[in-house]
Amino acid sequence: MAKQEERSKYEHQRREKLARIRQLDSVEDPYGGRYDGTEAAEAVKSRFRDGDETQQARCAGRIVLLRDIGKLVFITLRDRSGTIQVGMSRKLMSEQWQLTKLLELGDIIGAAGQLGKTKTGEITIWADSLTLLSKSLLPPPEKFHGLSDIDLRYRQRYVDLWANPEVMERFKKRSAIMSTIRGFLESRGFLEVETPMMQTIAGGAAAKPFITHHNSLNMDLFLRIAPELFLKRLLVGGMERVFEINRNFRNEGLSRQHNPEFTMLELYQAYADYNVMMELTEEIISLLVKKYCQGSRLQFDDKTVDFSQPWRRATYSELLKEYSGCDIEDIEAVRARAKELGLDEDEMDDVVVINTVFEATVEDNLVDPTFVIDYPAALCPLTKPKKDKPEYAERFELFIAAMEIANAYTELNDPAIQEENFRIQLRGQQESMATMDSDFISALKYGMPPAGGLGIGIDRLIMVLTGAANIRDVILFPLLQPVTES
RNA sequence: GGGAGUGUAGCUCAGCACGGUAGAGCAACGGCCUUUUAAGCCGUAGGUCCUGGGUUCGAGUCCCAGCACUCUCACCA
Repeated sequence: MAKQEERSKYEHQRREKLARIRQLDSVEDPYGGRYDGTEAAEAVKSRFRDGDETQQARCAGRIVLLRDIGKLVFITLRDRSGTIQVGMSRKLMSEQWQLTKLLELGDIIGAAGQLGKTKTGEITIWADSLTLLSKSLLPPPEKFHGLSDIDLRYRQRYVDLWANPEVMERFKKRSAIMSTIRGFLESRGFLEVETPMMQTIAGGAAAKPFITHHNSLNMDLFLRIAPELFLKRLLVGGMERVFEINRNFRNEGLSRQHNPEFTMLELYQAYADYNVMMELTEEIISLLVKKYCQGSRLQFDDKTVDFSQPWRRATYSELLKEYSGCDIEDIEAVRARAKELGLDEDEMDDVVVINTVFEATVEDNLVDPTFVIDYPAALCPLTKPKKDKPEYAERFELFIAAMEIANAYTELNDPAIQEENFRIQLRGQQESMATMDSDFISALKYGMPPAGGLGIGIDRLIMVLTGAANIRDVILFPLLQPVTES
């Protein structure tokens, strides 16, 4: 297409420049090689001592700004840590001056020389050595506005990351947060494990799975929708505290809060219950807020979220009463409310109507962190029912900024009840998906210790902690439609 | 799937209400410049105005259809 031709014209110009560079005696290979002894740009700037003219520095990175003043060229170099200015003068560069004048935005270079300050006070490497490490053949985005076409940003994240520094910052923060979470759990004796992503039975949640095929075994496999049933097998095996930071795959719609593959922290602690999980959840997220955010009141989209502790704990039925006005025991009132809300409730079971009304009326109001506790047992096939009120289950969900962030249970460890719950669940499903995980039931029969289990939606948590309103802004390569050839 | 919005130069955006043959900044190309900070100055080049129809003497602009993207609703443990 025309756009492709236009682009190739710019590429053509750069290729011609590359050809000229190859002819220079001072350039061995315009795609460079190992380049040792570099320092992070920001580290160089912070060790700089004004007035000391014996300081040397050596950095490598991408040219993001270039100011050519004739016999003097100033370059802003971006590396993993930030930026530093490199100054090049014809006098100092001597035989490498020709190469200097051929540098372009986007090229990756290494530069070394004396560290100093310019008239305006900018810390600068006055280069006496220049190495071209990679010639860039495509023009970079606009240097001030960066790349803002949202589709292009996701498609070409490799450009987005260096053209928009705040994007790099957000993903660095995501890495740091993951590291903190791992450290926290390890300090409490949790073991990090890996369980199958390809499963013969897609269990542990109710979602449509992706299906794939193994050729030599000639069998279909599901990409996991949750690791839950495998992690519980590890409890049976004697791993009393386990966690997995895992990718789940769900074949459902996409939205600001849903990507088909998403990251979940799932953990199990033997001899604990959902109250222990609640304390742990509040502790770990509060630690992250303290460590990675400014203050305890965070802006998210058009909302302000107050993380001050303690967080609210309210039962499912209390919240239903508070926001829908309905008593959970009065099913006629709940059905009437559903009609008012325009929900098609005729075909639904009572508990589904209740939950639909709950989602429609309550969830949007849960902006500050709120533990919703004690769900109707019929919604929770993997959860231990409450001793005094078996129609409710020992489950909580944590909502922050009206998003479901965490989900936890006192795990059901009675194999007979578990098997019965599976049977009830299977009745409502299509034949193709309906498979009893009898091996899991066998595991329970050997005896699973009572335990608390917790799942935290990592992507959504990162969204809240970094103020990103779209899940695609916290996933490096979100799923997109392929570009159509035309 | 429904609704709303967007699509113009490599990038970031004007122009469209009221139709008259395409604009700016950055980037590029050619000059000038030894202290710039989104460097500056002079000059040059760059467009299937998403695609296809229609209305019109004439469409980037109005109408219809399609495509892509964004937001939103629905669906979604």
